[in-house]
Amino acid sequence: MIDYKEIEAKWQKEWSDAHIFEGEVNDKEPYLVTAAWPYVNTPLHIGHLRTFGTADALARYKRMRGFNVLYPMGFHATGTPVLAFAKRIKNGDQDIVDELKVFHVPEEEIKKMTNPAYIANYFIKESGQLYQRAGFGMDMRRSFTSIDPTFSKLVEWQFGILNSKGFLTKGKHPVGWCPNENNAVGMHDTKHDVEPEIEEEIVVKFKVDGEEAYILCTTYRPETIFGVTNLFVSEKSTYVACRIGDDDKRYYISKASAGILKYQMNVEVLEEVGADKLLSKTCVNPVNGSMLPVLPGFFVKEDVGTGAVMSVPAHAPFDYAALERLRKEGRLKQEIKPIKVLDVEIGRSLSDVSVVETKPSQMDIPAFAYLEMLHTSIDAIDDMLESATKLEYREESHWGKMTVRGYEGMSEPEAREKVTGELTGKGDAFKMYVLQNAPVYCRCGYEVVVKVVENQWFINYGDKAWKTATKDVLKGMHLYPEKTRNAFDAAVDWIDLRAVARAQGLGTRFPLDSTKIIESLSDSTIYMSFYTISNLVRDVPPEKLKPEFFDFVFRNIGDADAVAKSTGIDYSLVKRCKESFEYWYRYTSRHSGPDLIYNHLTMYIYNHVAVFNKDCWPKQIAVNGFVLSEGEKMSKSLGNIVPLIDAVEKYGADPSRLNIIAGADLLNDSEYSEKAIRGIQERLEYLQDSILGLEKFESGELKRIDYWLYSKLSDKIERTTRYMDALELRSAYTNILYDSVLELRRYLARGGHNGIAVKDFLSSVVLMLQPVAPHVAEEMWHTLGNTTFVSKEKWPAESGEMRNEKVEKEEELVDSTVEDAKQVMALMRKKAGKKARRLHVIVASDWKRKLVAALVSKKDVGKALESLRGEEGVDMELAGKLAGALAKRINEITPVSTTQLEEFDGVEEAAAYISKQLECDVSVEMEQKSKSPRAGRAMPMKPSLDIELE
RNA sequence: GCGGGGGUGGCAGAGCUUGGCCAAAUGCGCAAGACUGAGGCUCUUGUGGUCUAGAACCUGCAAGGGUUCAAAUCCCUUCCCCCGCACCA
Repeated sequence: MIDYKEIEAKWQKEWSDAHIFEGEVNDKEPYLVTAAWPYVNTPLHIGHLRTFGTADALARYKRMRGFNVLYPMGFHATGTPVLAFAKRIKNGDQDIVDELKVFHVPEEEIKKMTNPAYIANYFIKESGQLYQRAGFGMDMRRSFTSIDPTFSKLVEWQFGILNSKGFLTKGKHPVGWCPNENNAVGMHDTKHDVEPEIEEEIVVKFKVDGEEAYILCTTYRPETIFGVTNLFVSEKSTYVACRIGDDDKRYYISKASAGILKYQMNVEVLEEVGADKLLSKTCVNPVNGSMLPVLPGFFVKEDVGTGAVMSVPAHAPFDYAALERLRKEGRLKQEIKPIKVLDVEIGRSLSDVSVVETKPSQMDIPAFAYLEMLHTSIDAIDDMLESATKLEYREESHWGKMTVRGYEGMSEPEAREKVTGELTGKGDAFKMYVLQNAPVYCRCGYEVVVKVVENQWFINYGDKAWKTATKDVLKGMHLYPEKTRNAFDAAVDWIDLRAVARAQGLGTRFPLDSTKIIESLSDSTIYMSFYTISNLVRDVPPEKLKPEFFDFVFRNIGDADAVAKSTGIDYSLVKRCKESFEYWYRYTSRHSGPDLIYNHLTMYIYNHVAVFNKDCWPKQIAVNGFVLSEGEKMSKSLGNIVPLIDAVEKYGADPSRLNIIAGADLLNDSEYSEKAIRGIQERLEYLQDSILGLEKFESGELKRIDYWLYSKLSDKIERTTRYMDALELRSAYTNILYDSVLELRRYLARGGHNGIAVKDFLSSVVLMLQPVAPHVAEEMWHTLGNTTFVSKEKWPAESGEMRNEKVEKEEELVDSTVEDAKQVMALMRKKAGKKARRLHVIVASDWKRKLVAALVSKKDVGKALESLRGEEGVDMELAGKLAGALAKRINEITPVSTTQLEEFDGVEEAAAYISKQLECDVSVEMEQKSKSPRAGRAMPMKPSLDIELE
């Protein structure tokens, strides 16, 4: 048994004195590894282990390869989550208390967490300890947080540059808004943590006939305006006449919608109007002047959109149903005929036979056809109408072609864009925003609305030159895994305006408007550069960290003397900062999760391009997948988050690391599972037992199987190195852990017992184990008799000298012989009911190898046979037979490199092993000397087997 | 809808970039045996189908089609699943 706790404590203590990573400027090649810093309201869970551990493994590996590695870590504290957190504690929110208890936060600590700074400090302290417990070789001397005043100076400097380059712009922006608290609300501020999803709708103005007024209708499908037959309002609701925006026209909308719309534009209510007043009106279609009666629509809701909709009975099941119901009730005074505006193959996306066989009776009214298709009617419940609507909208949008003059053949999205442009251009329509997932409630209880914020500041990632430059940088970057490149390309392309300042939250003040705080993803795009000097400027008063200091240190502008004078910072310190930055920032590897590709990581590249000189632009990004807990996605709501400390306490740091870091390919989700960890522990114990059992072995001369072990080792080193370089940790560690155990077992089963060979093998395995399982590796290294730190050793070298393909081939031959014999024996036992007494293994004569080689090179049976004529020992008749059999696979066969003697020796040497495997006697024979009638069947690498029954 | 990723055995998950040696690594599960007082652990063997004195053959990698001597691997079409769509970390 391995006592993980004990060896972890032991080596963590030793390491703290040893300084695994030098962390200072020296003459080695630098390698800076940074991982996305954790947010300070979340205790670390095993999801963090994935990213931090992957970065740690890389850092440790690169160290062994001779680099001077720096792996620092800090903490993110800006933004609103920690504020919301404090507030919830203050309000005695039980949910959050329960969450914290999962992470073993003591009750008395929870009580104190009413102050954001306290919360931050608590988790920073806790996390720092956890980093050590997990065995991360982080340099915490450089740690800082995003709310440190010195760090704010860097952010201010960064935004000064963005501004000077014209990347900061101002405009309007819709946000989720709480009317009660007068705040923007994000996911953290809503009940049940739902993100308010904002969607654009088109509002069309319909002129009332004979009156200087308009009824406003909301729609998602403005292109169907050509099919409008009437308008619908809710007859039970109250409407208002009002002025909207800056014109002085009179508009009718529902009273409820007026209350919502006022957050998006000026709304001045003039008077209340009953629905009955509107129902008596007739409107004019702005696109074709047709007359549209206003009718009561049973499905119209006063608080959705403007509380009025345009009716397109041909293409909207609800509209069609509403009209038909009115007709049935005798309330339809005039004839209304649906107007079809687009063609689609109805039911195209359905596969259900009963549906497909349904023949709609009226193809010129798709809305009705869709109802028939779903075996329902105009009297169906809303849910049925809704699913018909969804189906119709989807198919029409996907495959529909416009039939309206001027738009013929256009797809619906195309037409939508065109019509929207025309309507808004003429002032017949405008955009409004709605919450797609309404209702959303603020934690205070009020319903969230959409507010259009004026004077919002943005970072303009849409800037053409900036985008082009960023794309260029991306092209030259290493991405792990490479297949994320598509996502990065798409992200860099897609990212456009990003709101950058908000009214609330912790962080750095926005330089162009000091009432605002810089949004918290935007203040963390170049923070990794600060690690290079954070330890040096820790005690420098923030006000001294003027832009010229950063300009000099990070951009090589100006000179040290002048900077020292103008800032009051010590000249030598200024020089050291510059030296440190320029040294460390040459090669950087950035680690993060896949959810950050579309924001943080993309912004990271953009901002480096904007701020730094070319040689400091990003070089490498590694993206790792999430961690599942026993097959489930971890989430607060499921209550299945596994705190990092739990994993480490229960299974040990190294088994957890191996499971989570090396348990899946980089970008795949890895699974935290007890069974998998147990399996890992078993392998580790096997290796340890092997080390402890070394003394039982002899030394002596190397045998064939020892050469095999060395050859396997050589292959292992070569492959693992390749895998590590590509950050394929899973492959690397199946190779090191699982395969090593299998090879050792085979070695022993084959009778291997050379202590030196096994020790050499294990030593290399332990070295390669170090990056992911540092404690266990350290312990094993010392058990092997070493006195150095394995974490400071060199990665094993592979010269290729230990490679022995011949022996490996021979071992393969042994394996396949055993396998084939087993198969045959099983059949014989089944058929004859007898067991084998003796197995004759007959290896093929050398002339057969020549035959194969000749067939491969000549690709012709006749010529190949001819080349054999006259050779010694050749049985031409047999040769002809064999050649004929091989001929049909002539393009597949490959020449065999082993000679008969080698095969013979190889099998002969393994005879005892084969005998044990098969539980019968074994004799090995040369084909030409064998008396067996089956001898002729022997082929190179495929000996003939002759089984004597008992 | 747009964008990104994916669909392989009872399950998880390799292989697909560089088409052939892939019935398909490794692990789990399951079955049999060994060990044990018993269980667990551990070890051995088996685990698509069919047949066989032979060491093989057949079928297979979401569905369909194509390119090729040869496709899980390349191309096209369709279906399905997951993730992201912003001011929020």
